[in-house]
Amino acid sequence: MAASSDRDHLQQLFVAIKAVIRKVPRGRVVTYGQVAELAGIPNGARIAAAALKTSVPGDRLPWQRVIGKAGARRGRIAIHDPVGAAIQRNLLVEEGVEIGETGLVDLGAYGWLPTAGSSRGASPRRRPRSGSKRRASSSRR
DNA sequence: ATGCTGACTATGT
DNA sequence: TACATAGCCAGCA
Repeated sequence: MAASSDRDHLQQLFVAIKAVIRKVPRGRVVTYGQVAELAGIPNGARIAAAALKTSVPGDRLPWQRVIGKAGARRGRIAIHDPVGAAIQRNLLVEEGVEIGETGLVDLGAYGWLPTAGSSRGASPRRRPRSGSKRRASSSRR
C-alpha cells in the first residue's frame, strides 16, 4: 500500500474526510475545519467542502451534519444551493438539531466533540450574546 | 503551466 | 453587528 502517488494521496484525503463525517453521531454537527483537521488537514476547511461537493448521494455521507463556522455566521449552513440548504436544514431538524430562524445552529450545544468519545455534550457554555436581542425563539423540544 | 473559483476561517474596519 | 479583506488548499478552465 504505500507507494502513494500524489494523486492517490488526494483521493485518500477524500476518504479520510468522508470517514470523519461518518463518525459524526446523529443529532450532532461539525464544522468544515473540524472535519478537515481530523482528516489530517489543519487548514483544509475548503478541502472538506470540495470533498462533499464531489461526493454523490450514493456515498451515504451525512453531509448535512457538516456546517460552516465563519465570523458572524456561526453555525450557518454554507451550502449555496437554496434547495440543498433547505434539505440539509430539514434533515438536521428531523435529527433533533435546533435551528434558528436564519438557519443558524448552536455549535456550542450541538457541536460534536471527537475527543469526548461520543456522549459528551459539547461545551455547556452557550454563546453569551451580551443579552442582546437575538433569537427569542423559545426553545421547545 | 498559469490563474480563478470555492459548501471555509480569522481578523480588521 | 455587519461588511470587507487576507490566508489557506485543492479542483477545474
